[in-house]
Amino acid sequence: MGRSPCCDENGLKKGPWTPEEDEKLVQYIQKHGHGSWRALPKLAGLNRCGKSCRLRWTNYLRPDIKRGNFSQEEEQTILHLHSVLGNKWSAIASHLPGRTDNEIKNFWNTHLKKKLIQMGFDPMTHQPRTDLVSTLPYLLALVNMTDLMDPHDQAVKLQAEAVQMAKLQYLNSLLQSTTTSLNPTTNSSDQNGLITNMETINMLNSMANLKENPDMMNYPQQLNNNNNHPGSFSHHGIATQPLHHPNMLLSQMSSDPPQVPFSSQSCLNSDQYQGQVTNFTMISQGGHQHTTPDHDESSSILPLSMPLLVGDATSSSTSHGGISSSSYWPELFFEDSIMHELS
DNA sequence: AATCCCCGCAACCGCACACTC
DNA sequence: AGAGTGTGCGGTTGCGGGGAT
Repeated sequence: MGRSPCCDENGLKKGPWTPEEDEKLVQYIQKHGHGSWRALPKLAGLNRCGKSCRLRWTNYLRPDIKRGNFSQEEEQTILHLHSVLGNKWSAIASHLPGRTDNEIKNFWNTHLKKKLIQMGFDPMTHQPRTDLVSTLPYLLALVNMTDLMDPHDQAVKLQAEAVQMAKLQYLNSLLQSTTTSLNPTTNSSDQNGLITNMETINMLNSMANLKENPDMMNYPQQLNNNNNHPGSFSHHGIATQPLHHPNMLLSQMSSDPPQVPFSSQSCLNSDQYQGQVTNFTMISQGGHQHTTPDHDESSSILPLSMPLLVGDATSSSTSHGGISSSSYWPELFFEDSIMHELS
């Protein structure tokens, strides 16, 4: 069959619209309605194809278009609808008055998708990514953070726990993926070029330090004690919750400032921070998931999902003793090569 | 001040589907 | 039934602005 594109006809203008063209289009539609889009350009005195006119009208000139930044509520709506509908932009747009599918699509591609990826979520499935590459950025962020923090701060203690778990997780993954021996004299990169054997040794050393500081292992009991989620388990008295729980995801995505207290100065002053450690999904080497009542560091079970501390979306801005909205997101610590891999 | 680079967004493109003749 | 048309949708492109160097 085959059908020539509507804009193939010679002489039809393409590209950005001028104010004069906009004016013509608006005036014509206000007077006559759009009717047949194919016929409209001639009738309106425009040297454009009908398709171009329709797009210009629906995405830009329509009087009920809402312009400007997306609100947090809109952002949450998009996230939720996308998790249900996928890339059905027009369907999503129908739930957001004044927003066009094109606008939502652009917002998704330029903001929300990146946010999800950087948080370790698969933007298509809205589930945590369990591959090593996706979890590494968080590990690096956590390691960088706790190096700067007051070790007596409650939130920092929690963070330290997450870091140690993350280190262990990363080590396990690394040891699984690399075929090189742990020889500190070689200091060679692993197959991904992301870490050296010397770094591995350093990590092991820092974990040994943790065991020499049992104070770091005393955690508050007032944390979320809901252990009903599938896949949850208690670790050292800390109730856990799957990171991909929808409410948690939305909470993490929408809150500004972020719930993770990456501002070291703010954390030093914080005595009210209440957070929760997300779950450590235990995946055996055979790929089977486990709900583990307690974490056994010596077991062959590999923790492959990413631990994170998250706060309450609504109270985080006030309960951190003045945590600023310029708190750091983890990507500040990311290696370029990792970001390239993630994108 | 000039140039480069990145990012966001408007617009384009191709495809699919419904409908008409 | 099949060709042609109109419209909508989702993916992609490329321009322009702004920040970095």
